[in-house]
Amino acid sequence: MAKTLTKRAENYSQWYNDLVIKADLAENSAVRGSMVIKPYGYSIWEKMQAALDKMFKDTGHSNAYFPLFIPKSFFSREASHVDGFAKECAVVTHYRLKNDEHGKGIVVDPEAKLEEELIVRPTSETIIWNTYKNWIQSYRDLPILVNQWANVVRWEMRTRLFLRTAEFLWQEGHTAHATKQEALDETEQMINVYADFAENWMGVPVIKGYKTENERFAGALETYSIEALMQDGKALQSGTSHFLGQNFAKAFDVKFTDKDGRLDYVWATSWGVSTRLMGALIMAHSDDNGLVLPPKLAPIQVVIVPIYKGSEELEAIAEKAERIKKKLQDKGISVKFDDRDTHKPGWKFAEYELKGVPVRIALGPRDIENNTLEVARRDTLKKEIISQDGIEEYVENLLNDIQQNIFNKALKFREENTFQADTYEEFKEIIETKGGFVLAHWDGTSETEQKIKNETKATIRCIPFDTKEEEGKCIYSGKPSPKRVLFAKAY
RNA sequence: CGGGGUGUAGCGUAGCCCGGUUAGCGCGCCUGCUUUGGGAGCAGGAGGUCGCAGGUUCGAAUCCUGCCACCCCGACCA
Repeated sequence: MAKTLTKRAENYSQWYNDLVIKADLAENSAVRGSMVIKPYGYSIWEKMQAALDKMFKDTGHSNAYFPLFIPKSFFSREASHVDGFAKECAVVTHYRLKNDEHGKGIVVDPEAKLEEELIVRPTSETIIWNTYKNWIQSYRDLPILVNQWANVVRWEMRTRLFLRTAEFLWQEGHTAHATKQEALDETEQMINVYADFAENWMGVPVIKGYKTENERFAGALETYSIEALMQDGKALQSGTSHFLGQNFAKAFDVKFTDKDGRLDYVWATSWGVSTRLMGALIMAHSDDNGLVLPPKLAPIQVVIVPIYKGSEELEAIAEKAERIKKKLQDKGISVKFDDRDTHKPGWKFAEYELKGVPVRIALGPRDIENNTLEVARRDTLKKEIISQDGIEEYVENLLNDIQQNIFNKALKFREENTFQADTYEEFKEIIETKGGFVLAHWDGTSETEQKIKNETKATIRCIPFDTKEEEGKCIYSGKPSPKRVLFAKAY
């Protein structure tokens, strides 16, 4: 492990790769850019899944599952959708292997060529809308509010651990509605769910807004996103919710009869978040000692480390530790008592800091004598000696405090790294030297957006929902602009 | 697909230019003793197709040819 862990996000993979989450990049080129998430890392994902899943159910959605393979022909139905994904699809062409006649191992059996190639889903709109066609005839069949937890594959030319892996885990919601307004409301509701999750569970403040035409999802009329700022000053798109209009309904011929007996196409939305959120979590909060996890998503919220010489000392400490563990568990807190004798206390302290465990309790002979405990919090690294009496209330409050503090810290960072630029010179200066979010006027054209991107690498992350109307001039073209938009360099 | 770079033990690397002991070192691993309130110390030990295949040579990790893989930069992108 590198002795010096830097805050630069590019370096994060070097340590979580080895020590925390272990995303083993396979050596074989065929699975290049895939990831192996070790159990500890996966349990963070499971915590995220559980919280999100409940939020989806609370807003009336149900889970379902659709096939991994999509017939190639489905893809050509929606023109802009195929444009968006065609270049990054894995394709299945054969269904059988055989022993090579010349004894050179296993080869693809040329006899077993598929009549129609199958695409490994990069997203499921096409296969789901092909299915919805059979589910929808009347307004009584609507709305359909379905979510799917699945893996998808996008054959990116360049991958980056957690942020852009070739295969990733995600959820994708696909809803069908009788009216445009209802679909728009759903799109907005789900971006709000994502923002709520990011801020209140992950402790990551986000900005909600509209995507520009350039940055919109392939096939969407409107894309809303939540944008988070990482500690290195780059933005990360952390979740998206799309209003698909009637595009997919038309492409897959999904019509329904409304209350007045008229035939119309169904209105659609789709929305998703992925294991990219784990990248966001890591990059937003980690420090030089490793991960910093918000208590609500920490697989282990409290770890108890015994300090002892000899087995009889351990026995007394273990008994006390187990009692404290029980008390904390009764409060619904997840606790690990690490009584391994294969590692020393100092080693364990460092390990749990690396893993981001929010609270550590050290228990040694001194504490047995004085009825005390040493409690250390991960977010500030501060230690305190406190009484064993009332430990459960103390820890419960501490966990809430840490959850809040992590969010506040990230919010403060974002505020200190959000700037306004009124001239292009000023804009370039900020983007090049400081990074962060830059609010600036823009003339609303794709040409200008593209030119700014080419010249500075900064893109319009979103047009925030809540910025105030403000007459101004585009920093690039000087043309009039009604409000500021959010620029940043992004992952 | 273009431009650069790198492949030596589980991980990280030295050696390569200028060919010549048994391929060296750190971390990790194993054994023993001493340690245990912030990643322990000492002693001993195990672990190598030097990316692959050819070639040059008395002799190749080192030179030559071909291939393969990976990394970085660009285009692309959640």
